[in-house]
Amino acid sequence: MDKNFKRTLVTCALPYANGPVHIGHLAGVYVPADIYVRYLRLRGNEVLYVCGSDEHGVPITIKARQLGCSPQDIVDKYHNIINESFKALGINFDVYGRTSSKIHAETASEFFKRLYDKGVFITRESEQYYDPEAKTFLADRYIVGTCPRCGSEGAYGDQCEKCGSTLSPEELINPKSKLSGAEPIKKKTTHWYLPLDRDEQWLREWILEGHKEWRTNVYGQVKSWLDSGLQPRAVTRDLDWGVPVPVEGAEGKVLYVWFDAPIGYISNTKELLPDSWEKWWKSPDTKLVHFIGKDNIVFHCIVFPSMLKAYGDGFILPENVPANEFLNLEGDKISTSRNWAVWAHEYVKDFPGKEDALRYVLTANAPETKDNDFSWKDFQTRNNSELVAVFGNFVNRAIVLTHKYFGGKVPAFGELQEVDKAALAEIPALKASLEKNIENYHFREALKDAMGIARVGNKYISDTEPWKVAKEDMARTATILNVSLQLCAHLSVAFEPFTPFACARLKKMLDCNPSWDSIGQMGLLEEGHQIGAAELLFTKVEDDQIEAQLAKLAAAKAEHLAAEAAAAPVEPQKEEITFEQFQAMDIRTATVLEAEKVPKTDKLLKLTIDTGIDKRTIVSGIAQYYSPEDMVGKQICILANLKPRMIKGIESKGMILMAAQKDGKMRFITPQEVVNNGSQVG
RNA sequence: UGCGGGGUAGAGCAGUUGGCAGCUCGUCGGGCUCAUAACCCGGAGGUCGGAGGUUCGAGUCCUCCCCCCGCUACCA
Repeated sequence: MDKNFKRTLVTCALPYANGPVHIGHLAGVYVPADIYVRYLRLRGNEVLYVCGSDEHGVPITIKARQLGCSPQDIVDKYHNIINESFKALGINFDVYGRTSSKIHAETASEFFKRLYDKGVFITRESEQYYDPEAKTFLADRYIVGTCPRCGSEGAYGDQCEKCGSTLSPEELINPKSKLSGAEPIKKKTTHWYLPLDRDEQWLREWILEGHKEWRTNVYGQVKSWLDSGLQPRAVTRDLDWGVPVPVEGAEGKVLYVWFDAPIGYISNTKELLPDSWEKWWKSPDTKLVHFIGKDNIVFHCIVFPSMLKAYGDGFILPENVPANEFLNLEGDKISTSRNWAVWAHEYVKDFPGKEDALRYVLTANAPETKDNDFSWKDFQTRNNSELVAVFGNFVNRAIVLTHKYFGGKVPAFGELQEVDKAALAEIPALKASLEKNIENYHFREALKDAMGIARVGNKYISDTEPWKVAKEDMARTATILNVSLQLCAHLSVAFEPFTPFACARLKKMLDCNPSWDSIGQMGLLEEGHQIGAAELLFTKVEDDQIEAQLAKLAAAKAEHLAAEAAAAPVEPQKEEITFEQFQAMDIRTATVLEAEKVPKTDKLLKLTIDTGIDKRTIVSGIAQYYSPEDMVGKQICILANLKPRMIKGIESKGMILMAAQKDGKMRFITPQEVVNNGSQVG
């Protein structure tokens, strides 16, 4: 910021090509980056805007295996969909490359080789799980089995999602490969590691001392990593999809995607500018800015800088890494696998001509400081009562009145009155604030500043009432409309970074193309200049469109639940038992008298129940499915003679009988009609 | 478990070095009628997650606790 940079290199996180991009990606990375780039260009800065598809990594190979096609088929498909949806939304990178390209393979390979030759890496041998049928090593995530803690099926090698325990693959009971179903075996393998621990000192100085202005979420995350001590990080993998490790004896190994992907920024630059790319990467007067989501912070602030530093040769480090938090959708986490998302390519089909509306809403509600929620209702309201009612309507008022009174010719302005001067005087302050906010990556606030100009305009027209003045004083009416049209011209530039499509139309309507610096000035439109017919800049979003989108989401959710239920196997029948063994179980009906959450637990409810025999306490892990209020008064079935057990310091005498659904949800068993408490079940 | 971010009006968010709690939407009332039932003015609405503490003064600084999200190094 203080430094005198001559040019800016903006990168956006490379979208992973195993699915389309959704509004979370757009709000977190691409829309803010696009605003930033458009702004810098309007100000006359030299900018390079780089992105591309990240096409390597295990998930793509898994998806290919599932669909019975090649990984290349997958990435070809999504690379195109992603690329098209960016273009449709006005996000026009200078280059949108891909990590499966030849130039990337060469660049990444050369990068690795140089670090290898410099002796940067260390090697480590370790034992890893290997799928003998699929003939591939398995990430922890791709080993499933029975959770040793809660006993539920389908726990992953790193975590059980049912009980939340963190696991290691060794602990799983009956571990199976998710790919082939085979039992994984352990196999020795050697990998190269980037010894990040060596880099702590300079990373500390560079970021913790030198970049205190970085966003708190970024700075805090980096500090946390540095304070807890960095460890060497593997940069290779045993896989057949990716950039081969360019070293003898490394057959069957590829660069780890996190080593591979950020180099994609460089190879994509090379692809566009084979001769002059170095100016963008190795010149200290280039300002490098990475736009990413919060999940990428460590890679862009620690790993990639460490790689660049190790490579040497003048590679610059990022000047800022504005990472956003996450966007939720209708209160739930966005999820590609659950199809809980608004997909960019579907949006542009469903809302043709409303690209700006999405850009606007995602900026106005951007998750800059914390996770935010996108709801269709909010989308509609912001579009209709902000974009349409404030910005669109002001422009329409000014242009319609100009046509009505002056035949569409910009009227002459006479002496400016106080009200005119006061309105115009507000613009430079808004412009300055807008500039400061964009330069500090506060796009939400910057958008408010731009909208402020339209608010000034609406108030100005309402205060001066040209439709009344026109009855007696056309000269004054001319001045009012001249000022109003100048404000429209200001808007056509100030909103350009946010709503480029509407601004292009507005400029066409006004037949002008003002510079950024002219925002706030008079005389952008000369007297007598002919403007085009009024055309609506934005149109309303109707209720039925919103309902259709909500229905689409509901359908996606239902479909996913059905698919999940169908996929989950029914537990096989247990071993045979005798009638006596069955009779040993004392199962009875009971009624819940009181229920409360057990403090400091997520899942436990403490229930006081009437068993017909006595009143007793049972602690049950059902808090995720039932609230205490739901439980009181309910009749349930219990196993009464289960050996009492202390749970969280409370003695639990018995067990509530629950049916576990395939999706993991628990439902308790209730008699069809209310019966006496203590009735035996059998 | 540890670490990072967050919790401010019905919704979404600002709040810089401690100094009268603000903005947009919604809502209520009024005005206007050029404009896409739009715009303009005014009102109501907040124990700033909770409890302590420092201070003349705390949303802001300190301590403890609760809740949401992320990371915890092989989920890109």
